[in-house]
Amino acid sequence: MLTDLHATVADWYTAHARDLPWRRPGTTPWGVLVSEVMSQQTPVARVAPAWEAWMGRWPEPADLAAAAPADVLRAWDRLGYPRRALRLRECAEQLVARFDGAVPRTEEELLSLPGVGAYTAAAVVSFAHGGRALVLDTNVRRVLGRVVAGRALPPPGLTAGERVGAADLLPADAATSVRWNEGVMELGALVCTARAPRCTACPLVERCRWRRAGAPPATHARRRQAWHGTDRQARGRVMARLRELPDGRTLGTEELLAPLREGAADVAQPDRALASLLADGLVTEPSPGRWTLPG
DNA sequence: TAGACGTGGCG
DNA sequence: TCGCCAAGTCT
Repeated sequence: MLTDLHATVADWYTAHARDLPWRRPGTTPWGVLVSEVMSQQTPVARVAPAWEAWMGRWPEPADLAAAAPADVLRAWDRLGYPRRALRLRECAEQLVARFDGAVPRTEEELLSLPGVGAYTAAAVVSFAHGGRALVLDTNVRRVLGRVVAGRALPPPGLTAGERVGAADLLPADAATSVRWNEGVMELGALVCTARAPRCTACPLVERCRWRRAGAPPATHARRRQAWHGTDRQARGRVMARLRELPDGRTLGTEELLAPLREGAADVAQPDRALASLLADGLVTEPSPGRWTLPG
């Protein structure tokens, strides 16, 4: 029965949930939103200390909205995808301007905020407000894909079939749905992992269709993410240099790009990286040929 | 919708 | 060692 499945996962979560800082009593909806944005494509272990420092410095949306982008980018440090930091700050500005400094409760309103997509909107409704929402992240997709569909790994793109299947499993009661969302996500993060699933520790082994079929390997090839020698790597090196720069100081173009010249995929790559960072608002050129983080 | 977008740790 | 992968979003 579905009720039995929900209870099994909820009980497992109660016994095994990690003590993540944003799960502690007293965490505000803003704190939950910050944790969700930081956790987009970044391992939770690296997010936890950054989140504590961040919330200590900018405890309310209004605090972050008033911060200088340079400070925000330095505080983001090496969480990766620094555009998220800028979007989070813009999000804080909109919370102040449009929602009286509060985090909205509906998915539609949340989706209208920068840096908030389908997953994050659902997660905030569920984990920050206790509402009923379909949380479908990579963990949930993998767990349901294995248990229900018998697939080793979910397809590259979220399919309509997955959405319908997950929606059928979502408890009707709000409080129960929150426990289900938390539980399935945590199960995917700790037990039903992508590489070496710990099936012997899984509360769902008996009813896992993938496991019962002998845990067959993935069929489709995973899309490999290019990295070495890419523009993305070059952008990361530029940002790393600028983060180290003392406040108010600038770097000349050659001084900034020299470390990238050697080993660049092509001669234009360093300049291309810098230009794209400028276009993204991640760097500024306060005077011709001088560079720094956006004030 | 496929591709761009950081960073580091683990198997 | 090195490819895979991590609570996605945006265009």
